[in-house]
Amino acid sequence: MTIDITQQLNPSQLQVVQTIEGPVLVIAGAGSGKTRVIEYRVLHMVQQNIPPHAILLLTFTRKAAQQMLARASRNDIRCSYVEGGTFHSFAYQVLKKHSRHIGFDSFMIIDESDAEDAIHLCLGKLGLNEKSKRFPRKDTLRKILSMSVNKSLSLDQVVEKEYPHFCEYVPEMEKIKAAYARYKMEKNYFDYDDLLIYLRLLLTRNENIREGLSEKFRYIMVDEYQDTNRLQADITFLLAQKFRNCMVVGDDAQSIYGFRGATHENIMEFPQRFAGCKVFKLEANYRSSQAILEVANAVLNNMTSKYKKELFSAKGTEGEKPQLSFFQDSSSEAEWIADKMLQLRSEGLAFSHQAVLFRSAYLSIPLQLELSRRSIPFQVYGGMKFYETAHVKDVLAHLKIVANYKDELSWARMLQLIEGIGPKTASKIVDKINAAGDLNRAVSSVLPEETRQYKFARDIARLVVTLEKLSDAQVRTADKLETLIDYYLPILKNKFDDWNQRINDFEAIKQIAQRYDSLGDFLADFALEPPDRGVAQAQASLPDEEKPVTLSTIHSAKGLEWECVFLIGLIDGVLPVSFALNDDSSIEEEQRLFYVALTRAKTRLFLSVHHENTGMGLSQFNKVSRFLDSHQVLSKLDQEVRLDYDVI
DNA sequence: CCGCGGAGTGTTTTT
DNA sequence: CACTCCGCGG
Repeated sequence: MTIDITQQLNPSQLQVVQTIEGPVLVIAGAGSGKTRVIEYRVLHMVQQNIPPHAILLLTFTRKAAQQMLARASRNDIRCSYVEGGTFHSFAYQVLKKHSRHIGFDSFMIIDESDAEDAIHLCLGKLGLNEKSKRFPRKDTLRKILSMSVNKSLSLDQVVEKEYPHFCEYVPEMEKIKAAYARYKMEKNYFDYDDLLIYLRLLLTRNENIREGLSEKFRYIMVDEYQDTNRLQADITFLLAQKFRNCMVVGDDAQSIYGFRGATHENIMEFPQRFAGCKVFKLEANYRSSQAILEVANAVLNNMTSKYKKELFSAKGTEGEKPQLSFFQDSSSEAEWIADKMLQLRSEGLAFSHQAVLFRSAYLSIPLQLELSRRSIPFQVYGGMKFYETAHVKDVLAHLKIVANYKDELSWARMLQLIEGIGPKTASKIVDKINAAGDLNRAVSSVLPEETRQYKFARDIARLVVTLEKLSDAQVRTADKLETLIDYYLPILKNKFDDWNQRINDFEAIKQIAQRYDSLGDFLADFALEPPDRGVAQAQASLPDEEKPVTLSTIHSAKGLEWECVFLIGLIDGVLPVSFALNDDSSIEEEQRLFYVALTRAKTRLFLSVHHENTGMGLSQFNKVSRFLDSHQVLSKLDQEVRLDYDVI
């Protein structure tokens, strides 16, 4: 079955889809059908008999890749064999096969909090623990090290720019950096940054492997290119160098990951890196009504962005003017939104077509309370990932040991769950474990022998039995979890007052585990592909009318769209966030974030401000976001002052 | 050496 | 306001 793509696309979209050979840069404004273009380009390529496994689609989240490929597959099943994922997951796949060429027989991915633990450990070894009070904490240290990698800057430069108050500690940080690097190398730990670093290293050093991968992936596409960093651009270049069939898509006005080292210079420099590159611009907006686009354009005009552009609505609908409302506090804001949601639904707009967006996750809490109170189903994106909550990490630590008994961070974490074992005792036991030689000996002999004389020997015995069950290769991961959770339950109840809530997450983990045969892949994916709290899977099969409303950080809303969007907390210090206020480029990024939020809406858009901050003792009074403080923008909005707000 | 209670601190966004 | 760090009692 072939479908006529010329019927589905406008002329510029069609050009992009049909330009398969050679380097291509697509500047795709918000809502310009970028996803559609990628989807049809994949389809077109496959129908030109390019083997699907020769196509590599790199995206920002795996969800994005899956969605595009799933949609392309509806027209041609071969599209589902296209390789797709994030740079990090791609790096994992490649390194899993080839890491020995850069000196690692195997490796294990550690997440941010593991990395912080490791840094903490190095701090101890270096004797920097008793340093003065003003020494940066482990999470700050990790951020500094990571930023220097992702922005390709020296520690000196990062600290000077982002943490000037820590300038005097740069020499110590250099030592920590070296110690941390050595530690990771010793233990075969790769942090997120290492995945990219080592992939680039592999591609640079080993010509055969680079050639092999270039042969394999003759066609490369990168989505959200404005949010890639230097390393990712290098990787793209190395992979595509040979055949030069590389298309990148992005929008500099939507670059919102600068804090992670992303640089829109990648977009600007792409034509220089790939000489002869064709540049296409998609400016017709198929998503939003004209009234919404006018607000977005007004914001765009306030920016000093490099590619000037003006979105125009291809839908041709004028639509309702977006509304700006003021509330006394966040709970009256939440009440009003809940009312509005119910009203919209009674008018025929399903919950699943409505979303609330916010700058920071905590802003959604009053809303979550209100929605629960009214039994409005909702789903939360962004904020604390459930895989980085303490109880989930506790459980996973056990599995990580089974996958790799040398994982001493996990050993330490696991042992310290037992009452009476603190950092010292744990580290003593871990030393013995390290010498054991294999998992079986470590668990069945070393562990009981080393702890025989302590009063927690009984607890250790229980742990040993559990670990022995877990290491049975015949048992499926999902069943192992069953055993493990039985073991962990008493610890959970002891450790957390809210264990009742937390216990739900274990169901989610079990569900996710069902999808994996290999424990290693399960753990890697857990680190790399933030699974949503499990509900998403269950809801996928429901009809639209029964799906919940979405609450999302603006960052997590990237690439998504809804009929109706509520954007809350338009307060100076919230959006733009307070930390950004003294730096022009950060303010710009906040403004782009605002722009991204606005352009998620198709037909209805509600902006809101609450004036009073509850909590923190005395109430504080908020100022309206500076992004709204311009006639250009305000004139495009309908303003409504709520009666429950006392003007002072 | 562990664990608990109190004080103090920095506080966002995500792979 | 949540988490980390510090000092003290067991």
